[in-house]
Amino acid sequence: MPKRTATTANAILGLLALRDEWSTWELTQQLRRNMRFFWPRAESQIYGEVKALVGRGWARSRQTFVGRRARTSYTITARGQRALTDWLATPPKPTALECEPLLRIFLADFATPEQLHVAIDQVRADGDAILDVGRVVSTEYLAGTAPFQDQVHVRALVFDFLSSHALMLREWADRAEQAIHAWPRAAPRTRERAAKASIAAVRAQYPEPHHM
Amino acid sequence: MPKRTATTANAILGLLALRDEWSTWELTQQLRRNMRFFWPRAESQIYGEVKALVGRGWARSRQTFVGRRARTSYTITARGQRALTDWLATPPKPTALECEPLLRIFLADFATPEQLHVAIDQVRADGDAILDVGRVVSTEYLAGTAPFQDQVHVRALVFDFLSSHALMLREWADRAEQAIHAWPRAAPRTRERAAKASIAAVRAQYPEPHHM
DNA sequence: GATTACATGTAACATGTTACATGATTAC
DNA sequence: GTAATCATGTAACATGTTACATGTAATC
Repeated sequence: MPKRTATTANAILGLLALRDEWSTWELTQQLRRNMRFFWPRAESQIYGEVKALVGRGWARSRQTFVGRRARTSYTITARGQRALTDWLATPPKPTALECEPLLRIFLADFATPEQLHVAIDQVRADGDAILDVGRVVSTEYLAGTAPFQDQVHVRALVFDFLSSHALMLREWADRAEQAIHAWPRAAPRTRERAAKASIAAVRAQYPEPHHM
Repeated sequence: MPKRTATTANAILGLLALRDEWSTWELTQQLRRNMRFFWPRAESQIYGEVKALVGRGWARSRQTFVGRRARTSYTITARGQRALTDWLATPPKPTALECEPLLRIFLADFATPEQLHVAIDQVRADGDAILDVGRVVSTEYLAGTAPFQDQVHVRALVFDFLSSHALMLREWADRAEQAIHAWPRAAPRTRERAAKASIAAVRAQYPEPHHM
């Protein structure tokens, strides 16, 4: 009996549980709109995963045709429902952040100022990409016209999380831009003093350490 | 000529460039201390990657012995230096966040309140894990005793980023906990009103949309 | 009618993790 | 001297991405 925790499969299972029938394309759209920012996966992967769900008896597929071309739609089964709730009873994986631009900042000594600027700009763009979707989605929910309006209490939490993340990215990008701008003009001692002041200021925001 | 962008290899290359010689164990320690939170990889992967670097001529290895047991240490080559600067000239990948606990919140309708609590707690723990390391590292840099003290201007930016991320996780966890606590006691209408108020409040913090 | 964007996949490949094995060192 | 932890890997496996192929609908 293998361990089976593959999160992406369960993510799709969760979508299937929200509605009667989904075509694969609808699934990819939903992932693109909602889940992309906290569970990003290539759209081509969906096609494979959802077929595997059928293989395990967690979903049923149905063929329709658009012209001569087949379209497959999926529905969750009772066993799929059970698999979903079983998974929700397992402990969640830790949150993981992957920030290649920050890795480049980390290696700033080997990069040009221009390259550092590009890296910081990418972080800002990453924040903006989230905000762009957030503007559309929040407007729909506030107007009461969103596709899953009955989920608004849940989606508000997700919106809060992603917006906070995005704003943090943008604010950091602004601060980093400023700091790096000052580097070439400053003597090493000055630069170090400024860096230590920044560390101390950030550190002052830390809460008391939790014991245990 | 293959595309070759494998970021993890370049991350290691960057470490090798910072110092003369590293044993594999020292590399894993460095990754654990510094890079884990923005470029997380299994430690076992390091052993493979660094051997591949040697295979491409980007690093040299040297064997020493500890008792009867071999230890391998690595040094960057001139070609490795060039590979590193070439990589730094390529465009950075976007930032990616993977938050399984948030996926579980997204599927709140199928979970128990207890399960939601566990998910939120995981997010708080993820923030705390960063802060725990941040306390140690910031203290060392402020005292001037950190292993790479001359990098303090760079590390201050990384510290700022990760601390902001961690604080955001903790603050969101507190808000989410509160919101979910109120769910069972509230009528659906009340719940929806509260959710919309939350969305509006978050939305009010958005900056003006960037055009283009 | 040609071009572009939408839609539906597959195959080959790259990357990454888990489980395991085992020697050395430290704590008791 | 024994257990726990540190250190050094390997092999098997799981997951995920890129590149491609091709049909359909919308646009001009």
